[in-house]
Amino acid sequence: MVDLPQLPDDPSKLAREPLREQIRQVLVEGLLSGRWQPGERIVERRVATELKVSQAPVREALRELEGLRLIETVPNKGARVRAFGVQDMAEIYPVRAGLELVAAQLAAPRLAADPSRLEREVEALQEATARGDVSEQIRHSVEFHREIVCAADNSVLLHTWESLGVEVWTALSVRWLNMELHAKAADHAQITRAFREGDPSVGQMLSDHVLNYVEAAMKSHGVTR
Amino acid sequence: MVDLPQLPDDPSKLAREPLREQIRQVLVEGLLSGRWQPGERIVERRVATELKVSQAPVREALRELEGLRLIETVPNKGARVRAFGVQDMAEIYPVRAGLELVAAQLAAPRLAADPSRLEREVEALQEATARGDVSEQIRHSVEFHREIVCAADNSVLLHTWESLGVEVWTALSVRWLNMELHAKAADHAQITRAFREGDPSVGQMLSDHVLNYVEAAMKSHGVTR
DNA sequence: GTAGGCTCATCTGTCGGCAATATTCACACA
DNA sequence: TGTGTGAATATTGCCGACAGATGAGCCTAC
Repeated sequence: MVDLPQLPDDPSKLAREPLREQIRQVLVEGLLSGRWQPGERIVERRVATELKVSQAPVREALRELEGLRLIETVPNKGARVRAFGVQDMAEIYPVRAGLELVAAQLAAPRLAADPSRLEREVEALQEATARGDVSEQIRHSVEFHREIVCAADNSVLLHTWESLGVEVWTALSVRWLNMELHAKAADHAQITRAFREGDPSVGQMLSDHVLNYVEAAMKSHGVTR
Repeated sequence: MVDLPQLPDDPSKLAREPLREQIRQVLVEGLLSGRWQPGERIVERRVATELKVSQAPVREALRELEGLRLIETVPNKGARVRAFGVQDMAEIYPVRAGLELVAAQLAAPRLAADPSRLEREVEALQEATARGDVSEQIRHSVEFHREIVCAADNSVLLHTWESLGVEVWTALSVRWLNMELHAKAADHAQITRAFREGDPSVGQMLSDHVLNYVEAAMKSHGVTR
């Protein structure tokens, strides 16, 4: 039994998150934690009962998850957890690489002038790696990339990049495919340096770095096709 | 007063489109036709009453439109038609260019082997241009690009590209910004030739072609910032 | 034994209503 | 005249219920 976070106890939060957001959060955590297995059906009304809410906000939350391709829905048949694997990575990462290549080009001037945010993330990632704190590694690794995309100052680019669900998929790939994030910290430092020095090949460097994630996943999991 | 397409008269269509799809279609057309002006509020219940449906499917349709960035929603305040302009084009097209660059690289072998679908679109575009049929020009112009993305055989790439709402935004840019699609047919023919001949620079060519749309929009509308 | 049809349980898609929230406007007050 | 206050209204967010679609199981005819 999963409960919604009890917000009523916290009247300080003036603008309470909409219910559907909380539900989406619960569902994502459920997927990450293996509460629902791949291929398993997610029944709207059952989730609703479980969370003591109505069907409507659950539906909306499910639609968002569909946008992230975490579930698949068939009209009149409902939603199932997607069975994802290396193949999904192989499809997602080239797209990410292409987007971040664009981002790097757009963001280069801004980041050359002020790479401090990147440096902060690199530092945090190194610390987390030293501590062996995996979830912090994921967080700062993703944040590093997000900083670059944000610095491109293109809301469509950011929106599109976000819609890939990078954080969730990274977590999934670590959990389900035993992907390792090992030596990524070094890459990040090198990329940051390239930005700082205005190296024109930084875009390609970043793109290659992203594609490397796939290689790592493929290698650690075995190429299944 | 706008009506939903009367499907009950057509029992041949076995799997009727979900209501929300029909509503989305009506809303998109309303936006394209100027039924709703930029900045104007879209009130869920008003639309619902008008289409003789309930609030629920309208909400879902609106969320999809939000994904296409055609409207903006603020929690507890509702949806407004986005006021879009050249600035939006300037943000969308670099992203599109980046995605299609990836698509071209992935699709190159397949399209070199069989460029017939591209050729068909080029032909249709030329015909439409000759006839001066603008909406057909838009359709085939967009289809040409979609064919390339499809040929990349990467569902995430296709999904991401689709989420940019290329067709709608192209139509909008023609309608609201008086963007011209003039000599695009020639570009398309050249790109097709490059694919057929396995020209390795086809990706860059396609990317430049897409970015050219922005140039055209900027020029025809005047740079507003 | 099996193909086709019927019944029934389950679940989605949709509905109309209610409570919570935002906005507007009138009005009192400084 | 400018400003805070509160009622009135408009609209979203959510709820509980129902109609129609889907799939499983059983039953019958061959």
